[in-house]
Amino acid sequence: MNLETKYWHLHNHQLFNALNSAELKQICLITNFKTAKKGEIIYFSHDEADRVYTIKRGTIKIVEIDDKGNEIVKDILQTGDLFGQFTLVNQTLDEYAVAVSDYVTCCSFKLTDFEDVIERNPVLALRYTKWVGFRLKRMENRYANLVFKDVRARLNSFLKDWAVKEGNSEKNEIVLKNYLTHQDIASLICSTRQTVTQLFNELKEKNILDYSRNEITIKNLSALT
Amino acid sequence: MNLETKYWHLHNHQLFNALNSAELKQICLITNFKTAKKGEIIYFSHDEADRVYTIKRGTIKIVEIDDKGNEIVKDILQTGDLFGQFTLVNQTLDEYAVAVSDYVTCCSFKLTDFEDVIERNPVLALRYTKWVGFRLKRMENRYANLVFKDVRARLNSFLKDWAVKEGNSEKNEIVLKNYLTHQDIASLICSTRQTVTQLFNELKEKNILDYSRNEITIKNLSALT
DNA sequence: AACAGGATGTCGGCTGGCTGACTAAGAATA
DNA sequence: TATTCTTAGTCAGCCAGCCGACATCCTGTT
Repeated sequence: MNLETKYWHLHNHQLFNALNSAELKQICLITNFKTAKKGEIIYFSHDEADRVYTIKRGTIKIVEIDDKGNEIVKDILQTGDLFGQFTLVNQTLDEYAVAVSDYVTCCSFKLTDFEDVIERNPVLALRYTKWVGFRLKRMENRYANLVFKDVRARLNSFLKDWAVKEGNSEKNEIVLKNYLTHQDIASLICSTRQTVTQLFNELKEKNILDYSRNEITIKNLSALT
Repeated sequence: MNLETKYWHLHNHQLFNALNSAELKQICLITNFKTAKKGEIIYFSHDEADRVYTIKRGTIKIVEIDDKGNEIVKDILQTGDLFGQFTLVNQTLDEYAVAVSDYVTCCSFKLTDFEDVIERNPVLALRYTKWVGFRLKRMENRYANLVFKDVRARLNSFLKDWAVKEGNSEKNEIVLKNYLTHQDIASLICSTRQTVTQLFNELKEKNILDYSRNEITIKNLSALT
């Protein structure tokens, strides 16, 4: 892969498009690529505690494991998102990243290299800080959701967010390409597979949505209060 | 209040001690002071969506309110901590800050001024980013706690953290000056007053701790696994 | 000392949603 | 086309911990 290919990808990145050509090149030089097929593990916090990843193409899920080996899906991330040690803090939870779309391409920087680049580019620094701040806000929201809402409400708001983020409108319906199992969704909204299945069927009966293994069609978005 | 007094405070701050005298002075000029007694509200996200606060002295709690008016204590913060719009992101949750120690002194910056300072000080920028990253990690931890652990375990780990952070060892015991009600604690660990009271009494019976209205004495820290 | 308002203590009833267990239906491998 | 694996569907049983209700205890105030 030549430099131009990398260049293009970062050039259009929400964070890195602040940089001029020379600066972009500097980043490119420290970039490291990786690809994965669906289901493959891209990253293990345990092994690679010193890298920041950015997603060039595809969708991944971040899974966290606690001491007793329980797992939760912590996040679903897509093109442009960062993961790994992006907080620049050296304490690492036990987590890993799995490709959930067919093909995923990521590139990564060493933490120290990345910090150098940030330190030399105040505009990037500020943007980056805001970006981390945004992730914090998102996490705070999820926390508040978990505290204030019951499972039904959490599923509804999850579906709503998903629809807004990447739904393709067809007629009055919103179609979502579904790469998540009920198990995944359950884990994201912090519930169980059975409960999610049950609620999905309830929504189907109420004619609010339809779903198959690989597509979810939302017929009545506003009913998902 | 003269400049020297402000200067000293920031000079010893975990974040701002990176700056040289001239830079510190710049920050001081944009600083704005505020004091509050126990129970007084220091900050309302609704009114002051454009300021970052730092705690000069004392302890505060951050309370979040959802659409239905439910409240949770989101955080307890102390000297040196930041609150308000510290994520630099303009979306604001409904939250407010209340003094819980007898006297609290805070100072604040306008968001835009603060951003200017950051942009001109790459070292500060990087530190600040890490600091926000650290807050994110902390939030992620709380989330994981809520998902993986039951109320008892959450209370135990809350007490343990508290003890480690600000316990005064006396003999084999750790004494905590308690400025929180059972209600506050319940809200922090995401439970109810009654349950917290019950668990506290359980711990007392097991001789793991003792408590009164304004002091908690932990007799057996290792039992709070 | 009396009072008020908040913080604790205690208890029984109730329920959201988890658990386990088993079946059915798609997808993938061969 | 048979076999195997993963995902989805369904249901009865169960329980942590929430909820309401009320009693009691502190602490600061008058």
